[in-house]
Amino acid sequence: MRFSEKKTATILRQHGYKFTPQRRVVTQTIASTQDHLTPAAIYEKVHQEHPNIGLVTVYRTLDILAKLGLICELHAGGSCHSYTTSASEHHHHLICSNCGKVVDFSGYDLSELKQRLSLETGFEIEDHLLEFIGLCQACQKEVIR
Amino acid sequence: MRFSEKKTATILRQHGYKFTPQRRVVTQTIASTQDHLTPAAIYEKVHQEHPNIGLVTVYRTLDILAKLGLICELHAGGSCHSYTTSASEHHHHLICSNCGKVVDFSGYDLSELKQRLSLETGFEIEDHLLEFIGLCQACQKEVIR
DNA sequence: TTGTAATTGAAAAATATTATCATTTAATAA
DNA sequence: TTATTAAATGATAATATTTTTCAATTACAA
Repeated sequence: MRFSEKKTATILRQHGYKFTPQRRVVTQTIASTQDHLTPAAIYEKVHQEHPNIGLVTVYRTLDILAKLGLICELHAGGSCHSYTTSASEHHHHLICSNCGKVVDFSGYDLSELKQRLSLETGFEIEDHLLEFIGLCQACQKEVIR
Repeated sequence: MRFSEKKTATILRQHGYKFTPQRRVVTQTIASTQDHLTPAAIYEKVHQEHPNIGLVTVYRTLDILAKLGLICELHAGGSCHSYTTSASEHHHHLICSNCGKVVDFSGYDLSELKQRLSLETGFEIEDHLLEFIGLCQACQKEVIR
């Protein structure tokens, strides 16, 4: 599943949110790059084309998009508070520590581990976080080691 | 491996850092709770017993301890910038979304996935992040659902 | 087209984090 | 044990980040 404006609009409206031009632009901006972006970076990009969109709106939009699963917040590599577009239904991320490029992957099943942990600890597991960090092919050549 | 003051002192000194009373207190504070703590929470606890230890020292100490692997930074459950003691060599975390209790687990091998991802994407993988979030046994009874 | 609740932008407030610097201190070697 | 020295500390200030507030605007359902 690729990024789709119609999907974004539908999901927003389904949850009682309006599909405003600002939200469209923010979503589009995050979807149109391969790396992950911080709120400040998103604001900067957005602001270039749309100087009337404020930083506060970016923050508010990020909160909503993340809550609805339309974007993902990344953590590995020290880059907390950084967002990437949410392409497929359930997936995990592989992040380049040099250029920030994000590659999605899916098809890895953690349910066995989840079950083991439930049994061993008594926890009722709700969610998980799985990310890999490393050097993408392009950066392996560039980076001095 | 449990928390040991001697180990903390040794590792700090091995890396050219001094083992100061402040660092001892911060490390001990993080080790003496089951949950994860934010810098502010750590400062608050530390400050009660040692009013002379400042917030800046707490921040500086957390950076060093994290870098040396003596404490772990947690991310799942919206609690970025939250720390827990680092018990065993390599392990992952299971976090209670209600009370913040952290349970370590190890013995789960991601190397097969790591290899698959390397092959598929060309990435040279450096590290990963794996955390589970859920309700611990005690909180399952308490929390209204 | 209209009514209304949601959204926005701007400014201010609140939080969180980092830099600076004079003073103190841990750890090494004499 | 003492002297030496580089590292660490605490206090303050500076910076960065995020949230609140509120009047004006706007999306969208009726």
